[in-house]
Amino acid sequence: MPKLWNETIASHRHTVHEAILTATAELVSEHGLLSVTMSQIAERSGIGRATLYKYFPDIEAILRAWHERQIACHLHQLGELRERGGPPGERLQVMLEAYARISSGRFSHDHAVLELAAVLHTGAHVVEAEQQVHDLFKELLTEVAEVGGLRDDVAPDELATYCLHALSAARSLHSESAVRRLVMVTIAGLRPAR
Amino acid sequence: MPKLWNETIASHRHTVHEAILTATAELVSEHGLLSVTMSQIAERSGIGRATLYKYFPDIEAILRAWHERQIACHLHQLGELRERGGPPGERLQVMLEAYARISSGRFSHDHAVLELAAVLHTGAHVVEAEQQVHDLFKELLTEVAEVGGLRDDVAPDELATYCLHALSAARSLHSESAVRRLVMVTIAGLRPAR
DNA sequence: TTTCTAGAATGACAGAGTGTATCGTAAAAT
DNA sequence: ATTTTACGATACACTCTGTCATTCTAGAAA
Repeated sequence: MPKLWNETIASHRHTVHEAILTATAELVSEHGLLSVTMSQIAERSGIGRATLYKYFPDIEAILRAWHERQIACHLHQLGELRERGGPPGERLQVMLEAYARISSGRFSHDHAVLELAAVLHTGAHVVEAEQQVHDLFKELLTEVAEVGGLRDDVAPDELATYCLHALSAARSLHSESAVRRLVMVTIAGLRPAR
Repeated sequence: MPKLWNETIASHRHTVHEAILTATAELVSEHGLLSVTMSQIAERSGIGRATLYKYFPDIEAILRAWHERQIACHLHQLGELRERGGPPGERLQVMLEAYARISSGRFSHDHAVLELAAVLHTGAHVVEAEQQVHDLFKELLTEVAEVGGLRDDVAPDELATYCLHALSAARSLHSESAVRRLVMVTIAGLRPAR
């Protein structure tokens, strides 16, 4: 029996859609990636197995959708910070700290599965999603460069790549202060050459 | 019929073992991670399916073994560089460039699956393997710190984590010169505060 | 209100993969 | 020569998969 039934069909489908993504994320973090099955996902989502196939063709598609939801969420968080004014140098620091915090993720599978998704033979589609985050950083770094706060011997594009990867180290750090030090070190790499 | 038969049993088992790992890596890079099956691996390895189970209990175990082989290979490469003398500062640069080159991996799945393995619900075992690489860097950084070539407001331990992640950005870069610039930027983050 | 219909949910089915157990054979070790 | 070991093959019960035809319901039309 379908437990979840909202007013309209559209909202119902949306609810089920979300439930599937959440259930999948839970199962992956509980039992690992390779042992997750469509059957388990259907059961945990509270729908019939056959119904699941009306929403997603296979597990890879589900993980892709989940990954996109995560990226969208991160972009939203980072985008809000971008609204706030202030000198580019300060905004850079705020942004880097925010991203580091996101990377360190409440439950560690956040970022892990995120990087993982890039391997799932997905190719272009996933890369495109992460490209948006990359571009956000690239634009901010360009602004910083314009006020002379950035080294000029490396393009903002490459520096953005450097930032994203360096900050992903936050996942391996276990204290709030360590993350702050990581951001400090990362920024030191961006400063103009002496 | 068993195609591969060497002199001794030990060497035979070793040959089969390697063949399994290689076949699995190929299949993963061809068809993605989730669609690889024990049946396919057995066929490509040239052994019977039941025989495969005498070597590995499941796909996850195979990927774990493959991951360990990769790490061992990387450690060997990095270890050789460590033998060579010279001032710690220079050795650091050589080491970082070597690791960046390893990360950028000839065929991209090298590093990708490497990170992926960390998510495969393997937990401690895989982390331990990567810890060795981390320790190698940590020791080298400690030496650099002793001659005053390192910032002293962040522990070598955390700086090693920073290095490994920052250099993993090499995978996203497409030119040799870009990788060199990445190493330069990464090192800039390690220098003593002005 | 009652009827109608698009589409949501489902059970059932055939095909594939899994893990294990057994057996006969051939090569290695003693 | 005899024992030990590893192999391939086969078979089994089980789970997972992908796709039917069918049933049921929400929301619109009469």
